[in-house]
Amino acid sequence: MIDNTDMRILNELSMNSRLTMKELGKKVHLTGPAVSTRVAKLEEQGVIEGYSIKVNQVKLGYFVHAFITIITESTYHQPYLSFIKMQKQYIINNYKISGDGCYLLECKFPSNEILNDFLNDLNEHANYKLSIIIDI
Amino acid sequence: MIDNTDMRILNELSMNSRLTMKELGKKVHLTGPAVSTRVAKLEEQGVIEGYSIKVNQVKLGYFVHAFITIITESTYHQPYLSFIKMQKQYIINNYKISGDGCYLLECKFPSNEILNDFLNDLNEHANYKLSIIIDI
DNA sequence: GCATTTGACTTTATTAATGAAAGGAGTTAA
DNA sequence: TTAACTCCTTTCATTAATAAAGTCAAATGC
Repeated sequence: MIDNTDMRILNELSMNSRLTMKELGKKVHLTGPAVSTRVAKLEEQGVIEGYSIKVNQVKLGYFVHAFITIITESTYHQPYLSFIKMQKQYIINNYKISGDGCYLLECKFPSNEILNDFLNDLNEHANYKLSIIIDI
Repeated sequence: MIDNTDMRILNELSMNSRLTMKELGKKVHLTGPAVSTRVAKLEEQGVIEGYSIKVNQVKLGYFVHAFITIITESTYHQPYLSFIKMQKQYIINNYKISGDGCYLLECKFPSNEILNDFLNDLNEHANYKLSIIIDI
């Protein structure tokens, strides 16, 4: 179903999703229309879920990038889930996990002060373990 | 420097980075050329770091998505770093962290068997704690 | 206070890409 | 052998991108 050419298309689009079909075609040795129908198929199949940009969060004023392992005291997760719904601006991802904790929360903050405020509020709904990202 | 219109542009492109400049312009109430120069500036400033796609890893045969907290025994991280360089196909991100562990490794695997093999090999270079993602 | 500069935009015109349609080559199956 | 199918290329009409020129308003300087 998905052949090598498709994999190369996915690779190229991962690196630059704004390539024209002509440029993309050149990279995988196909014409524009040929690669265009392949991309359309990958979209229909749901292999390509969407097109996005990588934003430099530091340049937007988010200097702290953190992962927070969430340990809810009770089996009732709703208060925590409601809380993070209200804190959307700081949340990148909230993964439900098995292992150490219930959730793994990826977030960004403008400063340690705001992170601190966030943690204080979070602590009313769950316990946590904090990991701050130093480098990628 | 970055005004409200720029934020809206970033938002729109985050949701769909393949919008034409004309379409994008319509969404933020500008003409194509106007929005095009704004996007070019955001690129020059490094706010937009790149254009990418969201790939459905399950449809590519990667059924297991995991975060692995890495605890290296020694201060000498090189063996671990060399190891993951060889395992690129499974690695999504390797974050250097402060907190619980030295690194937080985000990865994907076709099956638990392959994850198991990976962990066995990993164990020669570092200790770990495994968190498997159940849901986003 | 007025002229000038600057920056951000629109309009226009040229160039380039997209997308639809037709046609060809290779493969499979009756 | 022929028919049907898939995947591709070529061609062409439509649409978008891009460069250049012009407009306007706000800021700057004399």
